[in-house]
Amino acid sequence: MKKILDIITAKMEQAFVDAGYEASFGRVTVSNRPDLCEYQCNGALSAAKQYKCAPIAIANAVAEKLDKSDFSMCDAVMPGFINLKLSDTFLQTYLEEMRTATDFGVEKIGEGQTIVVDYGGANVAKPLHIGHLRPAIIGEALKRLHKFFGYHTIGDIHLGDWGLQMGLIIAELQERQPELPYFDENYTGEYPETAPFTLSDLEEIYPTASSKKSDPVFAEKAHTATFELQQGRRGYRAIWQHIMNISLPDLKRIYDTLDVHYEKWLGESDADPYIPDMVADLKQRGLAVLSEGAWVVPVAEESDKKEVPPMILVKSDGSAIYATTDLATILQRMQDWAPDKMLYVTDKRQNLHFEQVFRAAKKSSIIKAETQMEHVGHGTMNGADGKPFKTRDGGVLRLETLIGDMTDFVRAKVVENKIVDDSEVEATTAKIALAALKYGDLSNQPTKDYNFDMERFAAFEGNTGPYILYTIVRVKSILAKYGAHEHLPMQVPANIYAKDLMLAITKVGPALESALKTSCPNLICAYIYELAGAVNKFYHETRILTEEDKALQAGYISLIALAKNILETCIHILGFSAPEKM
RNA sequence: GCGCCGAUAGCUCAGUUGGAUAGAGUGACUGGCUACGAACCAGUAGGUCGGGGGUUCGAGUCCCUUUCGGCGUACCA
Repeated sequence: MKKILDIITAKMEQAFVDAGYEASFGRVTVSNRPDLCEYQCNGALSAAKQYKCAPIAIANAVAEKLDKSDFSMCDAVMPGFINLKLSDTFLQTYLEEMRTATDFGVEKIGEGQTIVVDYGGANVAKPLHIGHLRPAIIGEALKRLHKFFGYHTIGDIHLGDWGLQMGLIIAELQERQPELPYFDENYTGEYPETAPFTLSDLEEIYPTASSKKSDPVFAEKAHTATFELQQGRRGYRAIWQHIMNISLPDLKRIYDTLDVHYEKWLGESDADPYIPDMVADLKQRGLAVLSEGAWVVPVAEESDKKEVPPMILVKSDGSAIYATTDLATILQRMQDWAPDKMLYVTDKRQNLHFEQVFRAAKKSSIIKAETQMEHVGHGTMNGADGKPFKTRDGGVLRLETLIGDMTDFVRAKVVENKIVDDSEVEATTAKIALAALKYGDLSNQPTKDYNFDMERFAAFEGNTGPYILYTIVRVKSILAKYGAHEHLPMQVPANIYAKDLMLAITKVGPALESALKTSCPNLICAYIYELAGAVNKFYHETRILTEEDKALQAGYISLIALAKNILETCIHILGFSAPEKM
C-alpha cells in the first residue's frame, strides 16, 4: 500500500507544478500543530526565496490548484503554511484496506534480500552480565524488524570462544591442576569425557585468571596457550571442547528467558579454518604488510579526518586477534550465505575496530562493493545513579540476577493485584517483566547511554512496557465480550477520538520503515506509545458495548481490533508479548 | 595531541532534509469510577534548549568558538 504521506505529497507536488513552481517544494509532513491540522506543507516558505515573492501568495496559489478530493480542509495560512485535514471517507477507505491487507499493507522492501545480524558477543566460560543485555535486546529487535520487512534473516551469536580468554583459562587451569593429561604433551590416549571443572568452577576461574594478566609471567603463559590452542594442540582443544559443552547450554537457557533466539551459534573458533588461507592470500596480494613485527592491513584513506591505524591481521607472536577472526567470519558468511547486508550490534566503543574490519573486507574484496556493512554501536547501561552498574561488592552484575530482580519486583505487584489465578502468576509475571526490561531498554536511542531504574521501567504507569501491555489487555477484554469481530468493516469516524486513533493507525508503516532504515527500535516504541495513548483516549471517551447503533458499534470494534493487532505486531518485533489478563 | 559522542522542565528523555506556541513521562498540585478494567483519562505549575558569536525572513536543529562530561586513538574483545 502507498503511504499516506506519499499520496498527499504527490498531489501537493502536482499542485505546485500547476501553480508554476517546482514539484520538489510539495513535500508534506505530519503536522507539528495537531490543534490546527493533520498534515502540513511548508514548501511555500522555502519557495519564496527562489521565486522572490511572498510565501503566502505561493501558498494561496498552490492551495487553489490542489486536488481536494481526499481532504476535508486545505488552508493557506500566514506566513505561508498549507494546512491539511483528511476526509473521513478517505480515512475509512484507507483503514479498510489496511485491515484486509497482509501486515497492514506495509510494503515488504526487504523481499529477496539476506541479512546477517551479529548480536550476541557472549563469551563462553563467562556468565552473561548486564553488558550483554543491550546487544541481545537491540539485535533481536532489529533482526525481527528486518524479518517483518521480508528479509531472509540470519542471527549469529558470534561467540567469544577463541581469543586470549581461552588462553587465560588454560593457563590458570594448568597452574591449579598441572597433573591433568591435557597438559602432558606426550599423552596420546583419549581424554576424559567429563570435564575437570564445573560451570561454577569456570565462572570463578576466568575472573581469577583475568586479574592476573598484569603478571608478565602468567600473561606470557596465557598468550602461549592461546597460540597453541589456535595451532591445534590436542590437549588444549580437548579443554576447549569441555568449556563449550558446559557453557553453551547455560547461555541458551538465559537467552531463552529473554526470548532471544539465534539461528546460528557460531563463534570465533568457526572462523579459524578460514584464517590461514585468508592471511596467505592477503600477504600474497600485498594487502597485508609487515609492520613492527605484526602483519597489518593498512586501511587509512586520503579523505580521513582522523588517524585510522592499520588493522592488525597477525600479531607479532603469530596468533590471531579479534580483527582476524572478524574478517574471516565475514569471509565465511559471504561464502555460505552471500548476504546483502551485515549488521553488527555491539558496544559503540568498538566503532573504530569495525570501521577497520569493514574497510579491510572491502579492500580485499571479501565483500562486494554493494554489500552493506553497518555497526550499530550501542551505549552503556548505567545504574539508576548514572554511574556504571556495579554490585554492592563492586563486581559486575550477572544478567541472570538482573532478570531475577525484575521478575521478583513485578511478581509482587501481580500477586498484590490478584488479577490472575495462582497458577498463572508466574507466566503473567514473566511476560510483564520481560516487557518492562525490553521496552525500558529499547525506548532509548541505541547509541546513547541510559540509566537502568527498575522501579521506573516496571512502573505500571507512564511510558513503559507494562502500559503498552495493559492497553492491549483492555482491548482484548472488550473484544472477548463483544464476540466474533474478524470481518467487521471500518466506519466513518464518529468522534474526534476515533479519528485521532485512525490517524495513529495509518502511521504504522512509516514508523516501522524509519526504524528499519535508521536501525533505531526506539522509533517503534515511540510509535506504539502514541498509538496506545490514542487507544486509551478513545476507549475512555467512547461507550462501545452499550452503543445502540449496531453498525457504528461494529465500526468501533473493528477499529480497536485493528489497533490491537498493530500493537501486538509491534511488540512482537520488539521481542515481547502480552498476557491475556494483567 | 588528534578524533568521535553527549549537554533540552526538579528527574528520565523526545524533538523527522531549519518553520507556527520546544513536547512526553515522572515527581508536585487538582478533577473524573452506581459507565466496556482507574495499571486509565483530563487539567495546573515547571524551560534564557551548557555559554558566546555567526548564517537566515525564521535556529534546539546549520557554521565557528568555548566550558563541562563520556569514549576512542595497532598487537584485549
